[in-house]
Amino acid sequence: MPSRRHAIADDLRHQISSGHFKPGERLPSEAQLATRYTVSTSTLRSALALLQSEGLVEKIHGNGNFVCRPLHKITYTGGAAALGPWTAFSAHLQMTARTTNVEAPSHLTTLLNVPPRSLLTEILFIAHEGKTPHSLAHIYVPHGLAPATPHLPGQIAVLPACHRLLLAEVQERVSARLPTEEEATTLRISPSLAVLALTRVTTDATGRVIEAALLVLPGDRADALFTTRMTEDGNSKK
Amino acid sequence: MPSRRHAIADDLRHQISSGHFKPGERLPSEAQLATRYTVSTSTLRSALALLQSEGLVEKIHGNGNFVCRPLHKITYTGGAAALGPWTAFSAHLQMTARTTNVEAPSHLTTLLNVPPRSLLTEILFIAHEGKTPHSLAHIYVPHGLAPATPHLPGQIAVLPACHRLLLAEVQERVSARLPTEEEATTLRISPSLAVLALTRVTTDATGRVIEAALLVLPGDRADALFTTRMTEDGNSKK
DNA sequence: GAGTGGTCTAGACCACGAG
DNA sequence: TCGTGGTCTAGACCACTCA
Repeated sequence: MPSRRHAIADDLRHQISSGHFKPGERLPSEAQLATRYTVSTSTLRSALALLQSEGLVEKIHGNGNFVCRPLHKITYTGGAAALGPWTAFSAHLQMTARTTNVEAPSHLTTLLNVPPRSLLTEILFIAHEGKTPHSLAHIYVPHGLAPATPHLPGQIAVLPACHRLLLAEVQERVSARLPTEEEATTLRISPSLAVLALTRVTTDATGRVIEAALLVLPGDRADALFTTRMTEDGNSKK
Repeated sequence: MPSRRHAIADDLRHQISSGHFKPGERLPSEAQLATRYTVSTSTLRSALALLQSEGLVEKIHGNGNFVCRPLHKITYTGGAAALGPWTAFSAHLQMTARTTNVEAPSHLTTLLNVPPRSLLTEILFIAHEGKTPHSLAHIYVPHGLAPATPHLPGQIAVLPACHRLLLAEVQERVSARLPTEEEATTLRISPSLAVLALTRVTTDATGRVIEAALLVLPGDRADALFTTRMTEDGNSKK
């Protein structure tokens, strides 16, 4: 038995892909669509939430629901491909950074493998595209390792060149969850839209953690890409 | 102004972490909790959805809401670390596979870089832990490359050894979205719980795509881990 | 101010699980 | 059968955007 919301989502999805609704166009209001499909507004909204999570529809509070322009996704680049210039995003994104010193919160002591209450430098990154924020990153480095280097566009990292030489391993863990209230307001996304939560831990040759990054990417317009290349003998690079 | 749902979620989260509700324990029914917090059941349910997406609460239809036991997450292993024995999950998961031959659907022709309507072998993987399904994978290989090798536990790949030698590149793209109706029913998850959608494309040295895998992991109890190691000269492995 | 989406309510009814 | 969560309704009220 197909649920009402998926039936409506399927119908709207088809109308979008068939060109009946064109990219950038505003959809009829939720009240009108609810009447057309003879459902309540809540049900219709849950159908739109499906399309939003697929990146097909963008919801703008007070204005309307819009068909997304394709290829509008931002991609976080992880793995080896990101290690050359340390570019995590495409360079056209504007980045703002704010640096503070904090005592290690409890959930970070195990991640960074540092004693409780030790000093960390926290850098808060916010990536903008135009006026709208597109991603959020908290980066933590042991106090004293923090550089004064300027941040390049698209770059989500704070390691100076002298430390990159000691890099031994980068671990990136990706999960999906709903945003916290704070994340939803700063990213200006709906609280019911899942985000990609990415935790990146960088370790040097001695096994010491030299950087931890917690990234939050809106699920409707962001994904993460990891590329692995092989050596000629067929073995993976270790 | 904090929303009701987040306030309730914060309170329940605190009661869980403080041990007032213990792992494995059943929470009071949604009706009882709604009365206790003097909210409607819908609002209370949206608060529980937050905790579910964080992996703190497991919802079981017709039975109750339960505090999750910690470290119960399954991890998809990507990147170089997965390439040795091609193990994507820990080996205690049981895997079932079903093989069919299909014409390439339109959304796969660009991914696999094959002409439309060309023949593909499709393998449907379902990973179980005990009786409950935990992940879903569609794997596509050009017709003729499909092996008859048995599938190892935890393994999500169908490449025979002779083809692994030709591996040149693996690209893994991760995004978060709501599940389709079919995915929700086969994974037995709530349709409002976001999933991790993972697309993995394997290319050989000649640039030909030899395998495409579409994985769906429930967002509450799965994440993906990518590990990158460096060479001694400080350069990334390419 | 008019119209939009966002939150929340107080129910009804259905689907599922366990005894 | 009973109690549970899942879906859906028909509203009310608030917050936001734009003319």
